Amino acid sequence: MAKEWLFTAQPINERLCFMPELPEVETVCRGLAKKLAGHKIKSVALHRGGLRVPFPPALGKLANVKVKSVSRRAKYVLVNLADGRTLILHLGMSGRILIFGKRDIYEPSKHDHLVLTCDDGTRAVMNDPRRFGLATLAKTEGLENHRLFRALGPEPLGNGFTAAYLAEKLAGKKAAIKLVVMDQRVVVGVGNIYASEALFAARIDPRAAAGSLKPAAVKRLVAEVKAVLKRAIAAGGSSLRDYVQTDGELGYFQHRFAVYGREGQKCKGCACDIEKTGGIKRITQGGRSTFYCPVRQAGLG
DNA sequence: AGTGTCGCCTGAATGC
DNA sequence: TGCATTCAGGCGACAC
Repeated sequence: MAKEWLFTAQPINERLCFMPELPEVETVCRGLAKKLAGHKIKSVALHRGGLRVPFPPALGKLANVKVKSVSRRAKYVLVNLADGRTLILHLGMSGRILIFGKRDIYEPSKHDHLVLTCDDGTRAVMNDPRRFGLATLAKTEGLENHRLFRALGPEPLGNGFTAAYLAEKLAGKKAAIKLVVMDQRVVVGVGNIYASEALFAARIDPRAAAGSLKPAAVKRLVAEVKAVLKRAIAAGGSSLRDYVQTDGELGYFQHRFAVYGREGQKCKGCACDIEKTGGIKRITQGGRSTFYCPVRQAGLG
């Protein structure tokens, strides 16, 4: 059994990197579930004092606890333990998880911060160069009221994320729709990449004031957020299998991006003349790159 | 309250 | 060659 990345950030082009958003976290959760669910944690080794927040002392003392299940809330991985606690992981921008089988030799590499060892010898290693990630422990009961979760909006793929809900959240808002759709209090899991992709698919100008969107546009946006995330989850699952086979570079999902990281190029399905239009535009919103097609996404709302 | 900006952090790329 | 600068961004803190 070869060692296996559940997810690793990788370059999209010379400037941009593929960051973990909801689909990538979902892929990590499914991979972790396969490796950990039903197994007992033998030990957790911590290689530093913490990431974005300090590691709680109890985290390093985790031992002889069975993993009941692995689930996801927003971009958080939840490792639910049989003793009523949950190990909460967040990958931040550069976080990744590497699995070592019982026959693999684990040699710590730079930025390995947390190493979880199971009783069957499997190891799950959390590696995060920029250390914007997080690992902590909390009681499973009432987790939804934990400070990390209590302000979060609905899951985008759940029944709570509807056009009626989003329309209500957008009403009266002057902020650009791109920023609002990335606001985790409005809807969770949508980061910089999928915000651009969903707005492109819904043909909405990312600069449009959120409150200016017509009902039809809000409806399209909800549908496309769901569709873009679902496609990415499906692609993550398949490339994970490919990767396990080859142990080479992950092909992953970036070649499927319609606009993200593709400044100056033609957007997917675009018939316009990029000599005239300049192709996909890159602008900065809230300090982050937004990519959009000025033709297809023209007209506010 | 809503909105905008900054800082955390490293690695890769670029500039002198 | 090498050192400094710039850029990427999830999220919390902070200012207005």
